[in-house]
Amino acid sequence: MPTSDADASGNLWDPWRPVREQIDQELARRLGAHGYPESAEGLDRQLEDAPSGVADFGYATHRAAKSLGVPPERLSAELATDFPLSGGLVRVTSDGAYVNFHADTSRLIQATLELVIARGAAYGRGPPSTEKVCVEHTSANPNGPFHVGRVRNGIIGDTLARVLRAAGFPVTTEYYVDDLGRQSAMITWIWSKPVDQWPPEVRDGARPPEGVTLSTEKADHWYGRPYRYVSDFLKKNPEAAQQVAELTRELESHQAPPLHREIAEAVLGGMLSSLARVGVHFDSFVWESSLVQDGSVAKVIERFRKSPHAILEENGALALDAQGYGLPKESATIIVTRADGTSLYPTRDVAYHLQKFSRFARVIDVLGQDHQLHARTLDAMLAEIGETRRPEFLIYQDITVPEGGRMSTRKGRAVHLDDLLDEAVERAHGEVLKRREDLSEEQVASIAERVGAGAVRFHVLRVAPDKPVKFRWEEALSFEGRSGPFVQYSYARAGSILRKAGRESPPFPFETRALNLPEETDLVRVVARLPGTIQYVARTGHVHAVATYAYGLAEAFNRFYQAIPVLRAEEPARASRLALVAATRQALGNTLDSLGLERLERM
RNA sequence: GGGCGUGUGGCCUAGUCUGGAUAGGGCAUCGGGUUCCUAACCCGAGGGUCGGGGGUUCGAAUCCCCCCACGCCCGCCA
Repeated sequence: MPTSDADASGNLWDPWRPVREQIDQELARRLGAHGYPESAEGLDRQLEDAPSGVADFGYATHRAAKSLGVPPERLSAELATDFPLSGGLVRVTSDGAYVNFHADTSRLIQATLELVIARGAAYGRGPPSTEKVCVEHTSANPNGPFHVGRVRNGIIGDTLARVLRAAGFPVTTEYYVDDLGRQSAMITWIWSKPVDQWPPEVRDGARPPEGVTLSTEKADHWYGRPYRYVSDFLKKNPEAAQQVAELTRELESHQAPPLHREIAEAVLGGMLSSLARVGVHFDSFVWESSLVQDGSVAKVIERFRKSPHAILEENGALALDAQGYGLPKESATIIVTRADGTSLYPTRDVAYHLQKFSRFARVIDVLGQDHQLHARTLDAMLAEIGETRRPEFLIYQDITVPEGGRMSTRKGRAVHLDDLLDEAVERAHGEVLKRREDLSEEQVASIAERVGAGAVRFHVLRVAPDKPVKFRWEEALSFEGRSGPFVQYSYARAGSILRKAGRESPPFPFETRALNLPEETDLVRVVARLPGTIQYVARTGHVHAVATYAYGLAEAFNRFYQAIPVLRAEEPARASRLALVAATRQALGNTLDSLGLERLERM
């Protein structure tokens, strides 16, 4: 049986794989013998999960039967007859047009528990790869605190990175800090004046509450306060807008006042500390200004200038006729530089991507749906300069407010991540106090922080990225049912059993025969699915499937917990159930890691 | 007007990429469960034209076409 690094054969890191492969090969062999062409490419994809209680896997014969010109029922019967049972199968039946495969449960239990216990924290991981992956996510302008809408990017990106790591890739998460351009110029412009010289409408709008100062407030909130008022003000004041434009030019010719970087770093620091509360971290930061300073943006502009599709606009702006790249007609003219020669975001992004391509084999960008066109523009621009590599885009939909429309600080309809987290933690605090009297205030606070953050992160993560999410306080703060705290609670429960048994680390001796109740075998089957889930998400980017899996695992464990006593059981059931609990706890813990939720030993 | 995405019981959601067996869950509602390992749990009940129409197919929530609704984007913002 496998040891800790037993994935060299590509088989032993996933308990379900040997069975699936056995079915696939034999099915392909038999159908091939009938002359069915599709069998050549393997039938694993067509192997589906049978309805629970019927079998483990099913194969629908209709398609092959039609191709072969025989009735599906007959084909099914023929395929099931004398299907070799060596290895992981115990029974193969023909049910109408379906061939149903029943896994050898005791073998599966044996393989799964051994594998989980032996691999520990590495259970769920796939074979290591050397292909370096960059996941760029969040990259929000440092102009104010995160609202809940923007944090979806970070949570999706961070989870994808965690899953890709688990799948075996060396992953770097990267934040592209936009310290150039008009938005960051606006912040510096306003803060470079003493507050009493601010335009009255900005000063009034941005006035902090009584007693709040930079020393009592996070820097992102403090410096971000005037942002939306400045934005409005500039629309009505051309002279001021002119000053901001001038500052934008200075930034791009590396004449940024020291204050500029100072504020950007302070604001970014505040933003990052909020993200850290929900488990989002970055390995690397690239400041946009560095791409200008090292000349790579200028080089890119030069390449566009020489392009046969370059257009010099009347005012001196450089544009690109990108009609050949399948962009919508209305968007097929891409502006490369402004009239004054300064670059635009898409142009700088080209330089950034060339740089990423030089560092990574795979480049993944997590982008909001408003960047859909930007993604296509970027592809077109890369093609235009003869670059053959492309980033992979993971595009997610917005979090909208119940009244409709997406969250927006500028439009004054946004919920700050910090406020949501504070509320979540406060509620979690109350929940902990309700059920634990034995903990110190410090412990309660620590648990509450993790539970609150877990609820928020899971809430964002549970929905498929391409679905819009309507933000509702009550739902985001749910600690019950399909929620982060439910998964964390299940982990704590499993740990509690082991702690009381005095068996918190291997060995966990067990007898497969002792694990034969439906709640036990169902649980093993779910535990065994973790590696497959990791692979699936790494391949598709469907990060919400980790949340779905986590819930399913927690649910199966709680059913087991409810129905079957562990500590009071007789041997050998007791030891065997302890092994099952240990394996479940490990799988739950590893899943929580991939989700970016904290493991809690008690709650 | 064009592009991208979404539409599944009162609310939220899985399944859609790769068509297959009675469409899985959660919240809410109603009814049960704690001398026992944490009730943030478990069990049961009711509740579904899978936005609408057409098509392909032995078979469609899933693929194709049309329509409707909602969100976002559509050259010198990012």
